[in-house]
Order: sequence, then structure tokens, then C-alpha cells
Amino acid sequence: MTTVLGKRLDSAFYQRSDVVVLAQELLGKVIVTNFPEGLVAGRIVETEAYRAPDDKACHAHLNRFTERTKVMFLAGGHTYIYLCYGIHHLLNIITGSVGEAHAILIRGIEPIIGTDLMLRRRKLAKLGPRIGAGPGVLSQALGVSKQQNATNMLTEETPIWIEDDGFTFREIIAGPRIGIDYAEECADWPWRFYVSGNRFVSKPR
DNA sequence: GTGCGGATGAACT
DNA sequence: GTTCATCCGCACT
Repeated sequence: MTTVLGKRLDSAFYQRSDVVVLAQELLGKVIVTNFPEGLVAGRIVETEAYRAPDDKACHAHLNRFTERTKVMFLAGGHTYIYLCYGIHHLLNIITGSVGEAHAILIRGIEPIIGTDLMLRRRKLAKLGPRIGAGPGVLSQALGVSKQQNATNMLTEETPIWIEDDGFTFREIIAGPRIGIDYAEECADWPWRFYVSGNRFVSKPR
């Protein structure tokens, strides 16, 4: 099983049921993609937790089961990637056991490996926040799209996986999630987590 | 079959 | 601060 900096996160990590804790623990982990054009890796600096069935912002609120949400009910360790605003592919990590439709949205990454390829994919000349700050741009930098939806990152060779290299950030900040005003009282839940002072954290509108 | 709006980003003013 | 690109999922007929 290919790794580049540490060991891959395993089922024991992904399949715990507290998605809000896991969203915090994902900060500092390294997300890797390996496509024919090259391998790239970035450290996760911003996440959001989405929990079924009680969270109104979660696509699987009340365990709603549709063609789109069915992958959320798979075992922790699968990807959930969907198209938002008809343009942006948003990358989520499914957590919990089979039937628990929890997801963690990756919202910010700090490039570590393959920065040049990420810059090319983003059509940028030099390194800056626009390479990885925001859920849409980070998917573009990593080269992921809906085609990688439902990837099981626990199997042998996958185009996308997450590693733990032992690194942890010191100061984590919690705040309300972005872009979910419709979610009523759930809109205020402080389930967005980010690294204090890191420039690859997205900016609220 | 149709209509609405969204877990956004970029380019404007 | 505002506008717009762009399209699928979902609810409803």
C-alpha cells in the first residue's frame, strides 16, 4: 500500500461515530492524490462536520437516502464528492460505521508535495492561499472530481487517501459552518474547525 | 417533465 | 459589496 510521509488512516480511525471529534482530528493529517500526471499532497487545515440524522445542514438529514446520499451510508473511509453550484466538486470524508451517514468536508489544505502540479491545475503563477483555501479550489488542486465519488480509501491502491505523519497543530479554532444559513438552529453549531493563523484557511463571505 | 436553489469562487465595482 | 458562471439533485406535477 503506497504511502509517502507516514501511515494511512485505517478503519479504526474512520469508523468511530463522533464525527465532530473526527473533524478536529483530521486537522494536520495529510491528504494525497496520485493520478497519472503526478502525486500531490497537502496538510488539512480546515474541516467541517456534517452529522446524520439530526443535523439539518447534512445532506442525509433524517437519514434521507437518495441516489446522491447513498454513499454517505457506506462505512467510514469512503469519499463523498458532489457537485455544488454546478461548478465545484466538494470533497467529503465519510465516517462512522455502515449506516451512519456522517461526513467531513475538507475546506482547506496547505500544499506539501507536488506544489508545481497543483499550481498548474489551478492556473496560478505563484504559491498563495488560492491554491488550497476553499473546498472548490482544493479539489481542483488535488485533481479530484465526482469521478472519485465513493472511493474506498481503505483498499489497496486508490487515487486518493489520507496519511498520519505524526504532525499536530497547536491551536484549533471552532466556529459556525459556512454557507448553510438555511439550516436554522443548526447553522450556529460550531462544527467548522481550522488552524489559527494558517493562510490556507478559507475566508467566510 | 419542470422548476428551484445550493456545504462556491472569481471578477467585477 | 455585488454579480455571475453553470448544472445536478431533489421535490413536486
